[in-house]
Amino acid sequence: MSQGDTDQSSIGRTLAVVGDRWTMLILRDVFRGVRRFSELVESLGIARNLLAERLARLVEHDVLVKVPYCDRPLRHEYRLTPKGADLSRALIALIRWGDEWESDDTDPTVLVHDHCGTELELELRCPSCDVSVAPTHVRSRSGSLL
Amino acid sequence: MSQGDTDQSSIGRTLAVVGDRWTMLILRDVFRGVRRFSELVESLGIARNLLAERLARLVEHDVLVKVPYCDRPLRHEYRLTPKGADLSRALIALIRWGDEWESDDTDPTVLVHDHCGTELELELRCPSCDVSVAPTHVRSRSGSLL
DNA sequence: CGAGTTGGTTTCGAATCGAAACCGACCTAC
DNA sequence: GTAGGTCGGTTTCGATTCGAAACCAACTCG
Repeated sequence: MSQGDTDQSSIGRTLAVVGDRWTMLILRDVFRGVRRFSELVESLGIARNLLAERLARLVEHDVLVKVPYCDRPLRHEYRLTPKGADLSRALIALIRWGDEWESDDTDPTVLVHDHCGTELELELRCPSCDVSVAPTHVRSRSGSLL
Repeated sequence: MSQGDTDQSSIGRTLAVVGDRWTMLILRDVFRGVRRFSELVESLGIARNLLAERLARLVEHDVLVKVPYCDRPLRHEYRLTPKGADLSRALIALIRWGDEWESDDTDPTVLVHDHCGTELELELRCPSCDVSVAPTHVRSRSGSLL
């Protein structure tokens, strides 16, 4: 990839960290509690070398941390940092889109509020107008997004 | 990629459509109004063969449509379908994360409400409780997500 | 006619992926 | 103490994908 934009825009920088076919899948598993190397291999069907490389990149970018879960023998697991946990919105947005538009009507990952069970909405809000904002009313401060 | 999960989970199916280093960047440009082949090449610095392949995939998956913008000579541009427009939440989530955590403090893409200019928040809401829901209170109907 | 523009396709070397084999540190059982 | 197993990788190597550049077809303009 050259550079036309890739590392000099907000989304380009995001994709430099999580923009490949595996990383978001790995993070979804970590969110769900699958945190060890061999569990991730098993759960995702990813090649071990790729998983090792992706985890190293995520640690390097401070999305995950490697913490010991056992001393004898010394073993580690991968946990989300606050930066990593903050990817939940993106992850949820991707999951919801897949359920809405690419579902084969079998196993949607319905996301619900944990104490009432209602299906959640991901909503763009204007804190000062206190209203939900449609995508067509979003602008970028330096030019229009939509 | 084998299949351990890739095409049988919501997010796996999403990533099968938009999960590579270029597709979200292409879509961001289309959202911004960059819709023609040569404009996209110029704006992104993407190789022409890759752009052609990605656009074909997005059309095939009904994320974009090819519409004529000129009859003589016949020329086309790519527009978002409703399905494509619905990726705005994911796109916005990725942009915001990049601004928050990967910014080099130069050119954040601040997203604002078009008629008051306030910076927008992407919020997970429970429509029945009418409250904002933290990522830690999200569950999947078939097991916990976080 | 010849030159320019648009929207691609073809070609080919370089980088990345994926499957499998290998490895080192550390158990546990015998 | 040594054989076998587990965990978390690393190495190897053929297959796939990427990226840069050249090429091309359809069309317009002068």
